[in-house]
Amino acid sequence: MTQRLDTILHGLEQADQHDALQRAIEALCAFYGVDHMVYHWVSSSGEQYGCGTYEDVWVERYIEKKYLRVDPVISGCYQRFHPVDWKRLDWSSKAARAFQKDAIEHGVGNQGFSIPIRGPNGQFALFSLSHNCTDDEWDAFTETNRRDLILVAHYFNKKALDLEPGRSPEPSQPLSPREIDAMTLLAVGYSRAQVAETLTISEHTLRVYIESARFKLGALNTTHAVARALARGIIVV
Amino acid sequence: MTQRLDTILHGLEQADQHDALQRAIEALCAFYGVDHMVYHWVSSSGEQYGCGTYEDVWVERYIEKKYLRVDPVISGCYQRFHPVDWKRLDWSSKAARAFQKDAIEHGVGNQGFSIPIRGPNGQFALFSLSHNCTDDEWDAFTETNRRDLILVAHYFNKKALDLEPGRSPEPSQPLSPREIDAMTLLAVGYSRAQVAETLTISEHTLRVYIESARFKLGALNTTHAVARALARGIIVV
DNA sequence: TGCCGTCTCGCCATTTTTGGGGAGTTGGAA
DNA sequence: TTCCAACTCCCCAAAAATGGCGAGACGGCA
Repeated sequence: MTQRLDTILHGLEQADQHDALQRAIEALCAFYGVDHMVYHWVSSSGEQYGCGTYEDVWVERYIEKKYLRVDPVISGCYQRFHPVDWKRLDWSSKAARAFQKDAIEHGVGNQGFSIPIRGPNGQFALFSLSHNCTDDEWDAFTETNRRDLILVAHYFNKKALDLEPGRSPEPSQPLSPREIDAMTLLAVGYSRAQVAETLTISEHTLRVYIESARFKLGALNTTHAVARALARGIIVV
Repeated sequence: MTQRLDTILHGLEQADQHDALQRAIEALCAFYGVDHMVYHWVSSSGEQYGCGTYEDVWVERYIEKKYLRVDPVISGCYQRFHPVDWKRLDWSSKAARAFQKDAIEHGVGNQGFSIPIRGPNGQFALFSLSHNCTDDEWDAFTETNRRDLILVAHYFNKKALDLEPGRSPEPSQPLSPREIDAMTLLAVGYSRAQVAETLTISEHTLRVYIESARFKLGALNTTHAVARALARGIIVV
């Protein structure tokens, strides 16, 4: 068993096209004998990527109906770190139940298990499995394979990120220590006056730092600069 | 081998105190025969947690000297999703080399391997290994154990989060769609006027959103709100 | 020695943001 | 039905941020 998984993961590591990810996910599906597996990025902005075994009709419907904002799997996973069984999510809202009904009608199983994955720049992805079976069977399956699945999910994410050129952060001029101080304090809510006082420099000097940081970060205003510094990991809050 | 690892991971799952994490990391260290292992959260603000086998002197020195801002392991891992060998990081700056020298003098090995881990609310943690050996030996070791180590790192993070009451109960009220729109556009550098125009609402209405978002996020001003929304993964840029 | 980047300071005018009020609609939940 | 959250709009005045001008000191690097 494990040997076979290793083979699939190895194949994944060698993948040089998105195509290979699709093949790998199909292989995994067959290997574990589950109805569906899906890997996809979750992002409010345009850039999207996903592969999996859901029917195209369902995928399109999901996008068209903006189910991203309804799907309890999304909202549930966004707030947690570890994998979760769909049974344990909050399906109480009317919209969620309507979504669930629609999903099952489009071939999604009654059982599910999702692994949230987080990367740099707030990147968030999901690796989900879905199947039709009883609660007990599903619990046994997820319990048995949880570790492997976590690994699989992470390998998928790594590969998907590697294959996507636009995702890697663009290098920017490094900020000077003072500039970092300024950005950091601004990010935690200090006003310019407070930052200047904290750093025991004049407010004008502070302005120079903020402006040069803004320039280096290619930012349009202070908020933008702080957002970029955060996103690029230049500052940590 | 694997059986033994399972035992350690199982012990980790049962852990109900930070103490157990410390014991687990020491056990892992002995199991793999590496000099040091460390798990710690990365955050410039107050909340800190870490456990590991570095000498206390070094840990204190690290904090005191604010090496967090210099350490290439931190900045390097922040930008990437997958584990990284310390050799592949950028040690070119003078500050980085001084840091490295200091680290080695305090018992840190010449080789290292770090696994970045990300959780909800922008949580970021590192699981690092350090050892004294040749490049070839280290490469062989990391290649062999990479998968296990990824798992170990994630189990550590899960447990550390579970044990920390102050970490998860930060369930800030979810933002409404419009509030998210506003925060997102502000984060990409739009001025209020531009955001209002983009959303085709009056600037005043926009203000209402920004203010309520600020309230929900417990932020002191717009920049702070955007920073928090980013850090918590509520918005993605 | 000259150049460059970092750190430090000041003033004025304009634009932008914020804080304080109040008010109406809609649609879903209790 | 009643209530609440979300969405929409308006005015005024104060506070904060930005743009543009200039200037000196320090330390590293070529």
